[in-house]
Amino acid sequence: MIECGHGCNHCSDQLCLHKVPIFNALDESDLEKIASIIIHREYKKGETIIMEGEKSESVVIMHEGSSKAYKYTPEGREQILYVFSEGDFFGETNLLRNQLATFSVEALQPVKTCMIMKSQFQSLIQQYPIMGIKIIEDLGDRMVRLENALQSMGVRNVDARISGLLLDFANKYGSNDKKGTVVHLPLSREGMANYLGIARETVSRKLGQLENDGIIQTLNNKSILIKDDESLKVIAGELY
Amino acid sequence: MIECGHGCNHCSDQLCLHKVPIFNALDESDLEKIASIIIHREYKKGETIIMEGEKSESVVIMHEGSSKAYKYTPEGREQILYVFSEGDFFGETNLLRNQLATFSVEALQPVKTCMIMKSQFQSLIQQYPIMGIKIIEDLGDRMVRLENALQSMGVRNVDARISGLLLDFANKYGSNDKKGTVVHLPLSREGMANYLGIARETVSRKLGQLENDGIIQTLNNKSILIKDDESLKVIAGELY
DNA sequence: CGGACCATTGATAATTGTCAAAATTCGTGG
DNA sequence: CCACGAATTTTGACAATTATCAATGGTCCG
Repeated sequence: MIECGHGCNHCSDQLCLHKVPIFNALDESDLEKIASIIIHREYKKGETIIMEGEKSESVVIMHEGSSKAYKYTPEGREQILYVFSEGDFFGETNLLRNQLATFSVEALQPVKTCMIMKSQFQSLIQQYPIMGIKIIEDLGDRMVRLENALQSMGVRNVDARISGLLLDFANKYGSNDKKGTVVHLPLSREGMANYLGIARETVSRKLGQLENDGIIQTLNNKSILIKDDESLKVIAGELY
Repeated sequence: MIECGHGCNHCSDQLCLHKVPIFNALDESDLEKIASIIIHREYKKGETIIMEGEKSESVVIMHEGSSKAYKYTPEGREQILYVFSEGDFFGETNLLRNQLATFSVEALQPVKTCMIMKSQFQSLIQQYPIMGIKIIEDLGDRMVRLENALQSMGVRNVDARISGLLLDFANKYGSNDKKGTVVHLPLSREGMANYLGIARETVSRKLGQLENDGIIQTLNNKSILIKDDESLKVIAGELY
């Protein structure tokens, strides 16, 4: 068991809570209370954590691993909305009304989650109004990201979007190296395509182009090396 | 002055508050307190209500008229994120941190707004935790709409997106008629194009096509008649 | 009535999607 | 550790769609 550094007897719970920014405002004794109402779950790669249309009665916190949130069209086309990783959470929308999940979430790797029932989450907020504000903050951040994503889809060309995605992944899943940044991609080519709203063949071609231009190098299907960060930012429209 | 039906002396304020669902949970005496901290503003068509990048220190409630929220790329391409109308509000994201506005808002018609300073909004939430939950609900709804919009951009073809937009507008701004639904468009062709992330010429062409097919009829630049609701829904992918 | 603004139409070019086939990678079990 | 089969990715050829540019036509308002 991993040492949590608090000498408590709820280490695994505490670890989970400490990873989530919305609980930062609370002190240890409050956290211990919350820890006791947490339910732990594990999922294998490819397993479904929640399913669009199902009743969603809990808030789920990512404790380990990463997952994708997506929707299907009736014709079977998948649109990925988010890639969640450690510390992210979902299910907090529609906290009062027990509505149906608006997207599905699937484990991209082995995943551990912590769950809190919505009913209990609500009383937490009544008890600690500051947590309500924290959640509003967090939702606000998510909205801003979503708004940016929408703008991206609307006005940026495909090259810019792919480059931007690589840079995002580099921030979240990259490690520096003397040759550049090694990025472990959480999504397959098809996943990236479904995230960007383009065909998977187009992803292949565009990545191939970036490789020809010496900007990136594919190490294997799951990782690439960013050799020329600057150029990538220029293509992404983040630098001039 | 319009009669508000409460025999109070803050009618115009009360009207404003009564239009906003998040205040539904409060009783009259609470509402009166809130009414006293509201600031009223009016804008002409084309005026900017908030500007992306400016400090955003208040929550703005639409009281009359409609407005568009949009972002510009450095190259000057506009992406419209929302069309706000009566009862909608914005600026509630980033309630704690006084961050910069992430989008601009411009009046599409003469607009009246009610503003509450963020600092005061925060203490409202501390005082009425239920309001925090209401806002979380509202943000959740907005997120769902945004997620749907993102999916739309990603996987639906242009015909489906235009048809879907017309149906949305019909819901919000349409009135039934024996010949069909007359829709008063809040956006120009260019506006619709910037909302859907396509060229304005494409909007013209697609609307022309719908007219040729007898599904709609353009009455003038600002209003259309939906003659065949069913077909429109089929094209939008909402019906089979 | 005139002028500014907005919308439509046409021709063409650029981009991306689609389908099919080949190549590569990955995981498993021997 | 290697080899095999399945899954994924890449590549090529072609078709479809939409953007762009330019010119024309229409509408609204003073």
